[in-house]
Amino acid sequence: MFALVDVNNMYCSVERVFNPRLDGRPLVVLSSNDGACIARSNEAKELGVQMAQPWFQVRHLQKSHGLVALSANFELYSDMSARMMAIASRYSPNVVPYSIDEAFIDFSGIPGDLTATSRHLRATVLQELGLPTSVGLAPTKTLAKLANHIAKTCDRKPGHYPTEQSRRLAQVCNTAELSAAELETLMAATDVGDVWGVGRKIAAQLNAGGVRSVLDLVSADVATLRRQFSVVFEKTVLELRGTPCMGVEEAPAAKQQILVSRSFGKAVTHLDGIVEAVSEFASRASEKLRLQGSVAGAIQVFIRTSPFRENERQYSPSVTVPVRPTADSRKIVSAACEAARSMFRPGFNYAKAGVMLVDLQQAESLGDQSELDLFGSGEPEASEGPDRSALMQAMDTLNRRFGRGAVRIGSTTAAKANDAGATSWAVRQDRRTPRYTTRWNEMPVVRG
DNA sequence: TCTGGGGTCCTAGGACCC
DNA sequence: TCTGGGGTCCTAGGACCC
Repeated sequence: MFALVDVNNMYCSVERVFNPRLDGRPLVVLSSNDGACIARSNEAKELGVQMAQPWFQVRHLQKSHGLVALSANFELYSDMSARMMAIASRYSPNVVPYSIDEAFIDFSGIPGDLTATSRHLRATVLQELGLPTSVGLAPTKTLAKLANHIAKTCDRKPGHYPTEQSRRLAQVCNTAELSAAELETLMAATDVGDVWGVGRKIAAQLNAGGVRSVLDLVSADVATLRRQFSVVFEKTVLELRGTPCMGVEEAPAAKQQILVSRSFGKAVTHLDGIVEAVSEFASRASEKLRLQGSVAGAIQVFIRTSPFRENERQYSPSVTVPVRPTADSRKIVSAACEAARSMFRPGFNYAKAGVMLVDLQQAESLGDQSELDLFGSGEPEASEGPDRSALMQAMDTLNRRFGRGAVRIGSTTAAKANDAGATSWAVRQDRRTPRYTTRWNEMPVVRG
């Protein structure tokens, strides 16, 4: 038996914990550069604000409807997420975080009434963190996701499903407690597009074939669906029918690729700005790489203009540079900058860049080869300076203690922040709230 | 003026080999 | 004038998730 627990409107709910005056008001949280809405309170959804909708399209609602917008405060959200996962772990030894705001809980072997347990979990998260959650329980992950969707919908739109069920299933929905007929009623009233694994493209094709509700989908022929779509989608349908196709997946696997990319606050036209940004992204990516104990075998760099500026010339090259497996910021940064220089062409308004580390392997599986550069004796850095991994460790420790960017590779931006315009590409975040739980000097203060 | 930043997995097709 | 078939590996691209 799986439970899927997730925080309702996570980013908005977190902001409200620290500023209760936001309760009841339409609220959105914006992506970097305050570009698009990535979280919406129920009130904002009522106003018609869509997921990922550009902020400039809805900003007029500030005046007319009191819409409030905040810049994303990921440091705060991550910390609150970790606290939520810790609480969930009190209820089962096997909790697998799925995203920042949700986790699968494996309840196999856990005795007692699991619906009651889930309500208790929900109450605990609400009391200790102030965050509202929903829980879906079912024998497969896809059904647990569906149950979670139903629990949330029953809570938010009481008229959507039959009244009696709406009351009973709001906040916590356990498919094991539903009769077959009841489950069919709910599936018939749920859009096929709300299923986990059905995106816009597949939903459109299903609709065109007359498959509109979840009930339509589970009644369709699996072999045909597999042929029309893929084995991935076949699993989705089987799971909806109650056949488990997705395992528990303990220990979250190390990432297979690490990407750091960002849209620029302002268009960048000069090579200097591009190199600074790429250097910064490569540096961040290297930190993430070391955090999971991996080394990278190749570095992929891309730069691109804005596809939204249709009347401007477009250019979006990408270059992959193979390297001897390494986690050294200096090597990764210099390879990434080299790639950026080779791609750069003047005359374009660049809007975004990114650095992806691929061909990742666990460092220990390579022995000392990567750290010592056994085959790189010809390179000057192989035989000089302090031990590389010790240096990187020291850098990571200082950055953790004193805040990101305290110690940097020479070529990254802040090192030359004095140059006029050096940070023209930096993100804009005009509306970010304090990082209440992770920075001493931003801690909330209570005055008597 | 202003359009997110991460990730996963699968498939198709080309290169290459025998 | 003639031009196989099957296997593997790699990459790019497309679907999905939050």
